[in-house]
Amino acid sequence: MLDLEKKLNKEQLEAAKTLEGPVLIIAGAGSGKTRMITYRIAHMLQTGIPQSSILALTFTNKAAREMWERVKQITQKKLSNLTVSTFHAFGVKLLREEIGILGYKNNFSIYDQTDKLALIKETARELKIATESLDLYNTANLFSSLKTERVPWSRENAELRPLYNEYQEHLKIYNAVDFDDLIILPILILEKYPEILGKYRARYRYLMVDEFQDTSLIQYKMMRLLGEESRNVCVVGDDDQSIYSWRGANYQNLLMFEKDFPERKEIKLEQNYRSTKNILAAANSLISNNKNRKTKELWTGIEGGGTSISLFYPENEQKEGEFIAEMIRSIKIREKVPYQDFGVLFRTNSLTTSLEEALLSHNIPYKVSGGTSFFQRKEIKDIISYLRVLANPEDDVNLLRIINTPRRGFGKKALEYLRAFSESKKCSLYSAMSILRWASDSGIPEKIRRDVEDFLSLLDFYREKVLHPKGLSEAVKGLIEAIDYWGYLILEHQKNEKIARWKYGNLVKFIEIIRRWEEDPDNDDPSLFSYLNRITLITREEDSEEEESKGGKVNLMTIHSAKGLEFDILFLAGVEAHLIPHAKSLEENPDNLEEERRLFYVALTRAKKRIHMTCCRTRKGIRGSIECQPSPFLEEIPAGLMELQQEEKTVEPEEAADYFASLRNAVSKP
DNA sequence: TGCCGAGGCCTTTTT
DNA sequence: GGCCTCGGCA
Repeated sequence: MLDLEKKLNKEQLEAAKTLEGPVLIIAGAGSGKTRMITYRIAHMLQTGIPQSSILALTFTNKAAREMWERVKQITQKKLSNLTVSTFHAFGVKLLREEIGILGYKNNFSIYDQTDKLALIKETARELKIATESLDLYNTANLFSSLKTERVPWSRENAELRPLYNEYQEHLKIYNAVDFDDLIILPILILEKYPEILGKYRARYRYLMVDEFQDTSLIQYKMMRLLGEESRNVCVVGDDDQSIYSWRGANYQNLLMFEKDFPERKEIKLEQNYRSTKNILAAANSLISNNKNRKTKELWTGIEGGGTSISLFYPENEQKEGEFIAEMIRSIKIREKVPYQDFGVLFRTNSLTTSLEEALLSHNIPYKVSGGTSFFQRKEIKDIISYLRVLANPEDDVNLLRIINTPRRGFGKKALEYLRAFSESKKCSLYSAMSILRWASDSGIPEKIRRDVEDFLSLLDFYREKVLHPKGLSEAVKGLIEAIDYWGYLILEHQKNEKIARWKYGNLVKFIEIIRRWEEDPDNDDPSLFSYLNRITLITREEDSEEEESKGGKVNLMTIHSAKGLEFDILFLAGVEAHLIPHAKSLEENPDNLEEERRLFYVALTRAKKRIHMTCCRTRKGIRGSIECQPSPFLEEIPAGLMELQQEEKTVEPEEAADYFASLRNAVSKP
């Protein structure tokens, strides 16, 4: 029995009960959005709508997993047919089934940012475009914008056209797709092949899109294609929390939805169940400075004792870290707040290091989400590259990554030779090598042929192992030994064996993760391909089921990745003028000020009880220290709501003694 | 020809 | 701190 009436307020109830026809839900920060969505899905299932007819699209893998789990919890059902995924993961799913029609093979590789940069670079080299004159990073972004039609071809970027075309062609030759393709190609298929479109429309009769304000134009297009026939499309968003416009998300989605689904029902959730009055007043006051927004005013019934927002000016980032660490420790002791209820947020990943150091030296357990994730670490990426090449040999980018890692004699000359050969044959490096391996003509340098032979034999041997069902983790273990990656690590880190050992430890962990995945009873396809699909889309360590239970860990993350989360006690580090609003962002376009303000708004509204902001007087940049100014957004928070914090005095010894005594009692009791 | 150390470059946010 | 490039060495 669901008992919706008891669990939801009037607006939430209406939203959860409106299943037919398009619905637009404007859900303010902390308004119980996730709760509403999960109950809505549960309600759907209860009224007899089959799991397989529901497609819920979210923004992050984490959100998808959480939603899935909460629905499972409410309904107590096995949810094997319910699709809750990100747009990108859904794209992969569709492409694995249908990509053949576009001339790709369904073992295609998915290229992330790193692979993409490598491919552009490689392509540029081939076209003899000087790589120094080319800002690879910007070029990659530009290609993405062009591909998703955010930016038209113009006179300024016309010169990049040959490079772009060649890039695209290479993707195809390598049987690879990039992140944009995961949305673009499904749209292409659905638009071009009505029978496929019909199939998907018939399958997914009910669509839901969470974080609609962060949906990009092409994602919207995909959603519209799937939903415009059934018209059972429910989108949930908050324009004040739109913080991904640089990725092609913008308020136009809302306008388009209103135009495409004129009969929609509109519901606003304005009651905030998360934050105290003070915090909400600060957030409301801040966001009211934005011109472009749907007016709404969040309100809350939660009273908060005293001032719940404080500001502290540490001398430098080191003092900032110490301050935060000490505050966490004393709040934990005095107020018995468990570690997992603390959040430490910041604008850029680069702030992680100093904060991490401070927490580490204070023995405070923490976890970092975002930044360079586990799967992006070099040692892990190297091994994944081997797996990718085993799965899809035509994948040149990954092949180049591993061909001489660890060193096996493929130097510059050898590579040039192979490259020239593959170019003349218009094929991938792997195909070129296969030809060379058996070629009888004697023009081939003997050393190269021998190296090629060894390398290909290695791949052949492990391909068989890796494709063997249920044998993945063992095969990976064998592979790592066979290529003597440990020897390579030692060689690379002669001066610091600790690093080598740490990296090797990561590999052990990696094997363990694969093993767990392989043996998971819920996993009905433990193949190499399905594993690769999975990890390419997982960009954070949201993966491994954390051992949250005992005391937990303090959460460190960027504001962007904190979206959708909440914390009792929130620290906001680096509230400085060049960081938020970020100088780079304003430089790019002064209009970004509003987005930066929304970002700050998102940060403030993550807090339930209290916010401690820090603003360094000086901060070490990449070259030397710089003087910092307080963020201008601080002035948009009414002064009465904020108090200036003095240096936090450390916990008195007797207080700590009390605490430890109480701990001992708690432990010895049961 | 391949390897290795020294020096210069760069980090806004993410699927 | 990591990545790339360059120049000298084996």
